[in-house]
Amino acid sequence: MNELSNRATLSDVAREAGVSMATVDRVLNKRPGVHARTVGRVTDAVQRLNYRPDPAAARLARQRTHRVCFLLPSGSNSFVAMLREQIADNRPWMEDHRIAAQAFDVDALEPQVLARRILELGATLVAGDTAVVMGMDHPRVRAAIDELVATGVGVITLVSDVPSSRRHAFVGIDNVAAGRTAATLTGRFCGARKGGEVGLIVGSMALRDHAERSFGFNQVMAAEHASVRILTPVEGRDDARRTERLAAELLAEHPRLVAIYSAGAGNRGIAAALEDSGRANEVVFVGHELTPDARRDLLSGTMDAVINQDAGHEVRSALRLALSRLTQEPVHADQERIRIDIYLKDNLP
Amino acid sequence: MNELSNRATLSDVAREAGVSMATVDRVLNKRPGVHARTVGRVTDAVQRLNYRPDPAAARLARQRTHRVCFLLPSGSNSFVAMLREQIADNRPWMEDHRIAAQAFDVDALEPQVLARRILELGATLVAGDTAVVMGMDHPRVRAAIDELVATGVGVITLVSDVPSSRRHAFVGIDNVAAGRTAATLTGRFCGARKGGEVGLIVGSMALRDHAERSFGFNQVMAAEHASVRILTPVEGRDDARRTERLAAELLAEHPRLVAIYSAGAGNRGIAAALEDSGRANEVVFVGHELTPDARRDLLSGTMDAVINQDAGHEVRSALRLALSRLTQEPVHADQERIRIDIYLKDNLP
DNA sequence: ATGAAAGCGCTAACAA
DNA sequence: TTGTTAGCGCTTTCAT
Repeated sequence: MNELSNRATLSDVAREAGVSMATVDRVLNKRPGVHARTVGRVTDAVQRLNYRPDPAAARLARQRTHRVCFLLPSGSNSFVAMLREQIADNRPWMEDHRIAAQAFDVDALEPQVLARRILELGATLVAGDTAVVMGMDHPRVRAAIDELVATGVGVITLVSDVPSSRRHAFVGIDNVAAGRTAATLTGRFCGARKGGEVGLIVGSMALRDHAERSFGFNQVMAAEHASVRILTPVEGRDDARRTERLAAELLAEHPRLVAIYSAGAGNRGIAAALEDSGRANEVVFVGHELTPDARRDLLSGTMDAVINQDAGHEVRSALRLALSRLTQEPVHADQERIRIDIYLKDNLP
Repeated sequence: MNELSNRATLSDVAREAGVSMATVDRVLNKRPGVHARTVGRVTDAVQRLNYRPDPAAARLARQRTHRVCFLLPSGSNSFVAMLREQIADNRPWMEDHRIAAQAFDVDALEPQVLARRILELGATLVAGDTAVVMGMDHPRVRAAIDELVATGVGVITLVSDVPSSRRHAFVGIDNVAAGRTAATLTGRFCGARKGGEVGLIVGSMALRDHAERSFGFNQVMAAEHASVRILTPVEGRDDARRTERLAAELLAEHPRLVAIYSAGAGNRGIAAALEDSGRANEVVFVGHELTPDARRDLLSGTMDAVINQDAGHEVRSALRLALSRLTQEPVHADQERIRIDIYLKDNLP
């Protein structure tokens, strides 16, 4: 125990256990080739001295740079673009921590394509590396994830979870709660104008996050704002042209439409339809993800509220989780919980 | 330049500049006693090699543990209690980064007392240490802060800024925007019930954050919800007994009261008065800070929305900023921006 | 199965 | 004013 800080070091543990530093290192990092008896001695010493490895020293001594690969949906979705930007922005931090990130495109709407890409990617990764996957919940995908995990690669699901898999962590929000939040905002913002219909536009009901949001939305609308009728959900495939057409149809067919909730992407299309109809200010419009377009539409009053998950927070969280598997640094659960942000025109960052 | 990572090191810079590592270290850390000509050579070499110090190595070599002292208002305010908890929770992280935090109590409502404590504290700190101050904006306080800064101690204001001072950073939210946000929520939640009055309870108008919130609230109410009349603000001194009495009076005197906005603390008192009056569900109640009480009142429906600043985020942010002054690690502005969180019963963490 | 020893990139004490 | 050098607490060969 050195006298400047009373923190135990590797060599303290080694002395206490009566072995060499190399052996302690082997035990701590679960490297093979140590007698069970020795393992016991070392772990005992660790307990007794309340030893915690110094991450800075470890990082300094570690030679290899670990890889963190993000598998993101291809296409022009602006939220995904924000994730890409955040990955780039965190390069200096990663360099300081001896990890390197790469982002790959996949057609995330095709489960078999995604599953194949996961496995291809996995083949290039070694134990200690991490794959961060954003894609749909499907048996093939689940199987691919489990296969990766078995090889010692870390797997983190992002934004949309694959809960039945053996992934190490999910970084994203509780989408049912997000849908409920959207419902409360929608219902209360409608205020006096109750008694009409509310339109529900999703990307695809096959996407877990969209389905969960719709579910939460329906729950709260039915329970607490029963005077407005929820129309059958329509699928906009996260495409602005398509959502614009769908929104225009909703507006045309329902003169008493009081609100639109968009659980997926393509919100610019909906905003455009709303503006064209001249009813942008009387129809409440709530959607997800604070993209540059959403920002503008919030300020113009076309959108009334945006439910957001912070892309920067998600990327940093995924990186910290990936790192913590290497360094065994404790993760601060509190800090890694992604919040369901609500943005109005007044609290934009 | 070593061949594993192509990142330049201190000794690369030393060679490039034709000086020793110690000299480069002196220049980088702005230590005195280096010829101007030499400084030039070194900074040039740093530029050419695009050198960035390795924070892990620096941290490992640094002997001294730097101090970060929090000066927090005494009393039983639960938000302040949350800050204290977060400081404690981050101890392991701090230890890993060779910094140590202490929290001190001050009577923050007495500017001269606060100013004196700042100076007393400053006397125990040395250059490189940091003081984190939460207190009122007052000339005496400003002067004390400036004096500390002059001695090389870092100063960060927390929650309530002292903008005219030389403090290195402010960690907290834009309170005018927070007040505006509260107004939009209040106004829109009132919905059909317009035409009544809204009560405004603050802790003290002498507190910068409370005054700013009121200001923002008034702005938006007047501009966008002119049909409800804002009553003259009353001061609850952040004390639940007092706010309860004030709220009860508001309710008694204004049968058409449609909402209460509380810009300060003591929200439990207001909730109690609301519940006693039997009008908890018809009067919209918006307040600040997601304390355990606020959580309960949100779930019970007595509170309709809570505007929050994340105590954990604020503490971590203050710590990272304190550290970055030592390590010159770049600060990720994005990550340090404290958000104006909106919580409804549905998106509670 | 275990140990010895050479760094990793900095800081700081001491020399010159 | 500048340089030399011994660590900081780990990881990682290479021996044994």
